[in-house]
Amino acid sequence: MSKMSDKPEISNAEFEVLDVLWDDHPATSNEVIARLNDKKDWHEKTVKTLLGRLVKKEVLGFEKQQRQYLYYPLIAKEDYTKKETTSFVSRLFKGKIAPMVAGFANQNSLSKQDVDELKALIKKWEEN
Amino acid sequence: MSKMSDKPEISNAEFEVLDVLWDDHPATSNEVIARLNDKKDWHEKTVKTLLGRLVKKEVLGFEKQQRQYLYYPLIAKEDYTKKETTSFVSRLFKGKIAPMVAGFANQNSLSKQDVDELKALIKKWEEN
DNA sequence: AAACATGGACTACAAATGTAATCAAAATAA
DNA sequence: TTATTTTGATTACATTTGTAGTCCATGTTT
Repeated sequence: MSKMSDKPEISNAEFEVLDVLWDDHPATSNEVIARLNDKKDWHEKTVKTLLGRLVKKEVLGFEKQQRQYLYYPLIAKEDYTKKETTSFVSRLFKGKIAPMVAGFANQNSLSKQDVDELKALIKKWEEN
Repeated sequence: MSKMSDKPEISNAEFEVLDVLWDDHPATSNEVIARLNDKKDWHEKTVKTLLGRLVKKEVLGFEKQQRQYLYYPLIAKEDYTKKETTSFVSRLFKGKIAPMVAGFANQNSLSKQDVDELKALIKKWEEN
């Protein structure tokens, strides 16, 4: 009974690195470091460690470009976010989406556009 | 410049313990252990460690009942979930709620009741 | 060619986390 | 009252995570 690719645990710091690669890939470590520089104040070595860990976890792949590596995600952001969302809603809201939306709207204010987008979603679901 | 109660980091295991106390409190460690037994396969000592860590983090309080402690949450589940939701949506969906709902619905199927609840929410927002 | 710079691999190390075991004081049982 | 049990406090220990530093081979500069 093999464990059917159990979800790789991606830490918070690792996520930041993965996220810039989702934005645009492939990219060398230096490109990743440069793009992270805007948001995070991490040492170059730190980012390289995180890239290495993500490769080991099989979250990133790479191909050699002469001496450098070109990194790219092995999992789609869509897939990742869907699974994370499902487990988040399950843990905190017993799997019910409406209470989570209610809580969010209570904490943050929704723009008219947000509301319109939700209405559009509902409409789509209803017309099967 | 005090740090205005920086969000206590609650680990996954700790969350499970906290969650049974949100369900019903106050409770002795043994009650917590018993109720957790349904879902988790944790050693009694493990649960006690987690209770202790939550107390140290000021997430739980307790009052002595003779020799035992009666534990209770110091933070409301509502508050916790709202903050977690906000940071979750912010990290994974750039703060936009609709894409998260869309992804969730794509992964799970919504019941008519879920949809109705969402519609009710929207209606409430619209009528100011 | 010699010296230097650069990039990934490997090593480091403290704090957090998961998961208990041991200790000591108090309550209970024999 | 003495032995035993129970409960929280303290200690343990491997793994993960955050955050780099060091090594070594290769590429680049004089």
